[in-house]
Amino acid sequence: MVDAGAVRPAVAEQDPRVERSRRVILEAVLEELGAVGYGALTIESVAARAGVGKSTIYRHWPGKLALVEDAFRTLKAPVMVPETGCLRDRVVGLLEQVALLVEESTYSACMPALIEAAERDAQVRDVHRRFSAERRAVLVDLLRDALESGELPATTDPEILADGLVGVLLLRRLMLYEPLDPALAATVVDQLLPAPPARRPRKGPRRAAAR
Amino acid sequence: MVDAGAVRPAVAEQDPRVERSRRVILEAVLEELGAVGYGALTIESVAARAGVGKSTIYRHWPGKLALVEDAFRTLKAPVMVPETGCLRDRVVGLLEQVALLVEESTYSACMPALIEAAERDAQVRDVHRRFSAERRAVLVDLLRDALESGELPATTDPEILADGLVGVLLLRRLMLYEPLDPALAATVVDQLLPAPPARRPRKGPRRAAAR
DNA sequence: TCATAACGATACGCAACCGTATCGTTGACC
DNA sequence: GGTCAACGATACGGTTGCGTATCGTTATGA
Repeated sequence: MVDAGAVRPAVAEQDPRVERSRRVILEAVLEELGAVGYGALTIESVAARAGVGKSTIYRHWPGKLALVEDAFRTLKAPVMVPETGCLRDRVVGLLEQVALLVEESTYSACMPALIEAAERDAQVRDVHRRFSAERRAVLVDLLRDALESGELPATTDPEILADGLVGVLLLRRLMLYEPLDPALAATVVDQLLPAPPARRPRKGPRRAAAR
Repeated sequence: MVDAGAVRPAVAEQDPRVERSRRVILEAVLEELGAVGYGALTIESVAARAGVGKSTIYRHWPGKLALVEDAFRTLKAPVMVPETGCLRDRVVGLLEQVALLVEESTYSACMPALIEAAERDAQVRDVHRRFSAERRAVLVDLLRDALESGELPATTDPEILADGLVGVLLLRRLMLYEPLDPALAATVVDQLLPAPPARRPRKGPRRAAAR
C-alpha cells in the first residue's frame, strides 16, 4: 500500500470500500496539509476530516510520513502543451498554467507543507523533485526545440531560461506574497524570453514583442 | 519584549543576564527551526538546546509564535553592493551573495520553516516579506539605475528581471534540490541580463558577454 | 556587604495524540 | 441469504508538551 514503486496497486482491489477509503483519506490529508501544515498534521485530525475511523488509516499506512508521501503522490497537474502560435505565445500559454498551479491549486495550498516536509525526509523530497522536474521538463523541452530550430539565440541555456521564467512566479508566491496578476505570465515572458536571432543583422525589436 | 515595533528594547537592560538569555534562546530557536521545522518546534526543545530553564523562556515571551517571530527578526544578511566594474559584474557580485544566502546561511536552513510558518501566521509573513523585500530592493535599485543610465534596454522591467535572476536560485533550492554551482550566478546573469542597447545598430553580442 | 531579581531546576495537572485492541455494524460478493 | 472482511466507534495505557508554580542558587548593582 505504501510501496513507492506502485502508486496504483497492480492488482485491482476486490472490495470497493478499500479504494473509497483510501481516496477520502488522501484527500483529507491534502486538505489538512494546506490548513495546518505538515508538523501540526495528526492522524486523528485526518480521520476526523475524512470521516473515517482512526483504525482505517492504520490499516493502510504505517504512520504519518508514509501517509503524507502517498498523499503528495496523488497530486496531479496535467500540462497542456500549446502547439500552435509563435514561440512567445506558446511559452506564455505554459507559464499561465504554472501561474495557476502556483497560485490557486491544491498543489499551491500544500506547497509550504511540501517544502517543509521535503526538507526533513528524503522520500518526500524525491516526490517533490519528481513532481517539479516533470513539469519543468515540458517548458525546457519547448525552449530546447525552439533553440534547435533557430527561434532562440544559439547561446541560450533552456534550463536557466525556464527556471527564470518560473522562478519569478515562485519568488512572488513564496517570498513576496503578492497576488499574481493574470497578465504577469505574458509580461514575464516578454521580459525574459530573448528575441529570435536575426538572420541578417538589421534593426528591430531585440526582444519578443514588448506587450 | 515582543513588541513588533521594537527589535531592540529602547531602554537598555540593567541586568546583562537578560540580554544574554534572550540571545542564546533566539539562537537556539533558529537552530531548532532548521533542525525540525516550525511545527515540531517545542518550547521544551528550545530550552534544552539553549541550556536554559523553560521558565526563562516564558518570562520573556508569551508563547511559541511570538518566540519564533522574534527569532526570525534577528536574521541578518548584510548586502555588499559592488560599486565598481561593469553592470554585468556588479549584478554577478550581488547574485553570488544571494546564492550564498539561499544555499548555506542560517537563513537558508530556516527557509522552509519560515515559509511554512509564514503561511499560517500573518505576522511571520510580514517579517519574511520585509526581509525579502529589503534584499530584493538592492538588486532592483541597481538595475533601475542601470536602466536610467542607458545600460539596459528602455523596455526592461527591473523588478521582473531581478525576480528572474533570484528566482532561478530559489527554484533550484526549493523544488529541484540541486547543489548550487558556484559559477551559477554568473551563468544566470549572462543568460538573463539584456545587453546594453546599441547607440547605433550594429552587429555585436546581443547579451552581456557570454561568460 | 547586602537586597534584589533573574536564573535553572523541578514538579504539577491538564490536554492532545500516539498506536493498539476490541466490538458491533455494514456492505460486498458468492 | 449467508459469509466474511472492511468498516466506525470507542477505550486503553503511555508519552509528550503545555503553561504555571515553587524553590534554592547565583549574579548584579547599590
